Amino acid sequence: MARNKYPEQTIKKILDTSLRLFSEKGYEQTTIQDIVHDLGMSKGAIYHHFKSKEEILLALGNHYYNDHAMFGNIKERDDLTGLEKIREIFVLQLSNQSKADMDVLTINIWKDPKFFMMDMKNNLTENPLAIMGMLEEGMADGSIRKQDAKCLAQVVLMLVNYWVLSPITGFSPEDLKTKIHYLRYFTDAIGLPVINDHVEQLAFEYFDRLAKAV
Amino acid sequence: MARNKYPEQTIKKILDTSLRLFSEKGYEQTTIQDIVHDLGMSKGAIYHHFKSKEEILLALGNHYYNDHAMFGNIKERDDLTGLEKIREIFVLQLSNQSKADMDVLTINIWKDPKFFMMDMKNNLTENPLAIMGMLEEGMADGSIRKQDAKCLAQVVLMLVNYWVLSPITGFSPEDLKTKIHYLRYFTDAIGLPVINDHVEQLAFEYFDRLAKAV
DNA sequence: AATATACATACCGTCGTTCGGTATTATAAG
DNA sequence: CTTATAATACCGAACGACGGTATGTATATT
Repeated sequence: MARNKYPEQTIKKILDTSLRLFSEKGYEQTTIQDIVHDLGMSKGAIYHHFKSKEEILLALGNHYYNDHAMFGNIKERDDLTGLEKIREIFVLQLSNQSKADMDVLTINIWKDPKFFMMDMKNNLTENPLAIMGMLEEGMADGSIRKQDAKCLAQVVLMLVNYWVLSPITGFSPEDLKTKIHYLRYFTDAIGLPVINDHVEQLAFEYFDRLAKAV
Repeated sequence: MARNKYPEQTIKKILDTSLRLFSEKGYEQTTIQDIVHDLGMSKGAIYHHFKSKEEILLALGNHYYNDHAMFGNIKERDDLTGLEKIREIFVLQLSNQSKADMDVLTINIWKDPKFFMMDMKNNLTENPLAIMGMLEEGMADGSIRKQDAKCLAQVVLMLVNYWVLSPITGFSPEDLKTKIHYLRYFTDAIGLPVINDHVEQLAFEYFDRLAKAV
């Protein structure tokens, strides 16, 4: 056995195993040997497909990021105001059960400093672009108060991903509920009332699932 | 030469050298050998005072955090409303020239994932406690709109330290001005109007100094 | 048949950490 | 004020783990 007909399967196995181990023991605490051992393959296999350990982490990050391309279809719908489109993204993210299950399994990888910072970079640079268009639509159709769209996008993404769902402070259910409630106050105040009773309810349910897993 | 009479000087030298090297080359890229060489001492010296490389980083983090104890005197002043006390902290931070110079020299250490995450932990757990009292005062005396004080503290610290002064996106002057202006917009909107013309002006000057250094 | 690909294996260099040793200072009993 | 004892500050050689590489080999592609 020296050459596989379907190397993509090998790549996927490497990524899956790495993600699991990184999440279980942390990125730095996971050695290439650990991955190799768990994988039942050799170092050569890994270093043939990835040029470094860090590149595996980057690949995992991109994998996550590609999820976000899921917004695509919402953008085009013309039965929704800009605000409603943003709200729909919240609903989608909060009710996507399979994604939630995945999140629960890999929750600890977000605690890794390198992964955390990489993700934060995405949420400050590329991800805002994905929702800026909808924000501007909302400002044009009057559903969102006029303001700097890029700033608004960055601030919201930041608060949702690193304050509410903070890998740093953890996920106690009461804490999460307080935060979502405050986020509602906050977004209402700045003229982006995305969080209504329905979204808040979905968030509560999502948080309960999350908290149970930690 | 085997035993020094004043080991604190050695500790200080280790910390100073480490901070400089970490900031110049990054934490991971700086080896203990590098520090030892720059220090003109031995590995034994370092490992006598610190039990690991990471503990040096932690010590540097705590050093920074202790700066924040500077708030102390503002808290006690009874000639200021709660809001004015918070504003005074902004003014103090923005006009402290020696601190600004230090910040410029060590700006790159904030780009290190480990240091970044450690600092963020402080700003989500301990640092909010330091300003919560003043926020609550402000809510009592009517200078700040009533809301969850802890949430408000966390959100403001987070946005100021990691969105406006983001080690991730960098420090272009125009960007910073846009952000400060937006920060003013939403702090006004949520009922914490800390940023007036004076603070905004100070921020601009601070940013120009910062941008020149990068 | 020739070449590129997909792995395996043995090995290397670096770096954080350890550990035995030594010189100096602090402590305290005589 | 000695002098014995202990604790501290530091040295530097060596270790061990780990990320990465070089070389080899079998299979798939062309």
